[in-house]
Amino acid sequence: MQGKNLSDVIEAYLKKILANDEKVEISRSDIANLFDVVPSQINYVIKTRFTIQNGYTVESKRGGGGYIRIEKVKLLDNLDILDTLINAIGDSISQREGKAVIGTLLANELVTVNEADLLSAASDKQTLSIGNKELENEIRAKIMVSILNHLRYKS
Amino acid sequence: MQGKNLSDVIEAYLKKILANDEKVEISRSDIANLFDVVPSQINYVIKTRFTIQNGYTVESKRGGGGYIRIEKVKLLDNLDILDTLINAIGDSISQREGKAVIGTLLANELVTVNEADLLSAASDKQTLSIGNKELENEIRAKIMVSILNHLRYKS
DNA sequence: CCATCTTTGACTAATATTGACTTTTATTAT
DNA sequence: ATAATAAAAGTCAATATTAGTCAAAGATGG
Repeated sequence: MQGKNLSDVIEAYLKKILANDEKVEISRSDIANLFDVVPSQINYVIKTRFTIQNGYTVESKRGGGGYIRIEKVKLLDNLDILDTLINAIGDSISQREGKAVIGTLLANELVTVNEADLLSAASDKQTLSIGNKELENEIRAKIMVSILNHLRYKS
Repeated sequence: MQGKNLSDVIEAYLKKILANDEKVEISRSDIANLFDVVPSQINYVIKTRFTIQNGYTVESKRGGGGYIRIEKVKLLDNLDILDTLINAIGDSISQREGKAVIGTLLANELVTVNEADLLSAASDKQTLSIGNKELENEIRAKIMVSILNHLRYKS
């Protein structure tokens, strides 16, 4: 049913590798060739699906022997995770990024599935719809930071 | 006479699939073509016939490889309590009243203590502070209604 | 006739794909 | 060593591909 678009397919390919290994190092042009897309689409995939909100860091090097390395963030403890996410949120966050944050919370077992659902509902675009996107993103950021701070005292 | 109009036909088509499968994923334009209607009629069908009150949730994605996914969910008991609360909230609610709603949810065991705490954090006066009391109350109402609707079913 | 439901389409928004141009780094030639 | 060249990856904006919104027009039933 899914995987109709190539960005999703490339995402899945990389995440499959990352399910086994801590990190993956690729050649941008090789991956682009493998999936028959232009090289810059790899940047698009990374930028939209391997952000710090998603729990990944990315390094790269240009020139001969260049690479892109994607790594699952290795955080020491829950407080470390919360600090990182709060920092990444800043004072404005889109719904997409918000979902990524919730996914990371879930992956690190900082919230239950039910709690994650409630957060999704609270920060959903439909929910916060007030006809001003920037304000919506700011309110979403406030809600998420508030909740993340709250999680400090719980776990 | 039912099944006379196209919206009913499309509804029946989708529900027939959902009788066998837990969810159905469609391309809006494909379905529109199939029944020879404009794409936005699919939105109309979904909005009028696949609501959460009827036991369906809907997700979608735009862009290349976009889709609309309709999922059948298991509705829980206590729906009348939720309806009552949603009605009471309306489209604006103060923090004080919000706390009362959360208290009711807790008393009826519709949420756990932790979940209630998250809701409090999300709808806190400080969290939603944007310098416009009425707008804050409206946003709080939207958040709470959205969450109450999520409590209708089990993930 | 009136109220409600359905159908339509113009406009909007989100996401994906592409390619021209830039920047960085390594390698090779002088 | 320095300069030229090659070999990567990065940026950004244009275009393509979906779905969403909203209100007007049309149909239907009481």
